[in-house]
Amino acid sequence: MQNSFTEENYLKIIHSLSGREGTEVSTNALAESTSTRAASVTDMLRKLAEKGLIHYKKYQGVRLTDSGEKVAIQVIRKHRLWEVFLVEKLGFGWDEVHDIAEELEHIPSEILVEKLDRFLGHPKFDPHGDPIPDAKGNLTEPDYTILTDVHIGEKVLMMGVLDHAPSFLQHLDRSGITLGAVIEVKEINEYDKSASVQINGGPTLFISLEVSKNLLVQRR
Amino acid sequence: MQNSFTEENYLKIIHSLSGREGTEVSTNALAESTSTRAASVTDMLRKLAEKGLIHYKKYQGVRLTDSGEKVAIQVIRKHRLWEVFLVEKLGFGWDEVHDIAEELEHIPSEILVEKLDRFLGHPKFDPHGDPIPDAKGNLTEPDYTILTDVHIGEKVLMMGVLDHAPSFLQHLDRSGITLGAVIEVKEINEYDKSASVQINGGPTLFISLEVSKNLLVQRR
DNA sequence: ATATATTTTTAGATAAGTCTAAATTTTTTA
DNA sequence: TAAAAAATTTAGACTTATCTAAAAATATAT
Ligand SMILES: [Mn+2]
Ligand SMILES: [Mn+2]
Ligand SMILES: [Mn+2]
Ligand SMILES: [Mn+2]
Repeated sequence: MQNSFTEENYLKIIHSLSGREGTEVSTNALAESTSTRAASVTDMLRKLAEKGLIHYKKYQGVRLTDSGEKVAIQVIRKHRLWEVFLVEKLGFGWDEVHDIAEELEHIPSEILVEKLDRFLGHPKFDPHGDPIPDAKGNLTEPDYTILTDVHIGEKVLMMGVLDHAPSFLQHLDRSGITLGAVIEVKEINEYDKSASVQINGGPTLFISLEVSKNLLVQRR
Repeated sequence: MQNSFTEENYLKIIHSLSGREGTEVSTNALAESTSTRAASVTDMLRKLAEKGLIHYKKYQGVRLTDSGEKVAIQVIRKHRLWEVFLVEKLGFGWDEVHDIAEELEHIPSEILVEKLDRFLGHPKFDPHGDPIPDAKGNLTEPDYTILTDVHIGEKVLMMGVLDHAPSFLQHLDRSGITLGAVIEVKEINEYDKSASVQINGGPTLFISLEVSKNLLVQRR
């Protein structure tokens, strides 16, 4: 039996909310993320448990089963590959592709994904710096640092974002902060944790804590 | 308001069944084509009429309105562009792409279609020789000849197929009959209308009436 | 022209995914 | 540890797209 769009979206969200350690996800958290009501989530959880995709005990929160994890990762793989296609081949901006990929990720067909992957040259990361699971379902999250943890004087590489909202990505575009940019922290203001950073050895700019909190970087 | 997958499929099928002259389509014909029951079709027709997408009077069959025609043609445009993508860029065979395109055609986003069209170089025909409507919704059906109407001695160009079934397309592959091939009719058997044809000035082969009936060609 | 056959529509159900309101369970606080 | 608050589940309802069975309309045949 096939999984519906809705079921796939739930699995993907459970995967994302339960994080690296696979901790329990609450009904309310899912209601929030899926923009539905808690009662609707409960109904869906019963169904997913029925299908063996999640571990679910009433009032105890949920975790993915191995089978559910597999489905979630395949959906994530498709989402990220399509995003690469949209940006690299069709010329979309990284701020424009999320919603379209949200639909494309549900197109069934193993062969399609594999051919797309080959066509794109087996990319390892999507346009937002997120890792793309391989065909076997191996997904290794690189351990990046959040910019707020970087000290004055350090030079780091911009590797990804935590917030994927178009408005945030457009803000980064306007600031010249793109994937691969070299960021040197020049100054951190004690009062509001805003910072002065130099981008690619060029212009220096102020960024708020809100921005720093959402930038993933790598020390070199 | 958006149209659902189901609504789009109905509109596309009505377009196809009502042909060039836009003749009325019967409930039963739609039930057949959509693999549903007549009662379900009636329900959907009421809804489509409600939305102003079809002209519908009880017991009288249906036609697309201008608005419905526009939607149908956009879906057809997307279907055929995605088929070009799958064959030209991903390396699928022409016999493998229909079902996948049947899903991709419902992905919403004007911009996506236009960028895809540009990426593909504004193709005029899909892998089966069917014309691709332009961005404004202009769809001109070229008037091809069916191979059964070609006389002995004539040399024609293979331009398209009427049957899109994978089994038929695979049969053509095995026979070396591809789009653009030159077909010379050498002999027609009176008894069963089977024919001997020479492909690209090379091998001669026998084809049944069943095959001839589904080949669209152009006189030169 | 009337009876018969075919086509189409209506009536009443079902499953998926959602909702609100009420009941229940768990957690927190005093 | 008992009361209050928060989280979760249940009950009952709605919408979409489908179904079967029965009724109504149209077409065909004697
Ligand atoms: Mn999605
Ligand atoms: Mn992404
Ligand atoms: Mn379709
Ligand atoms: Mn086609």
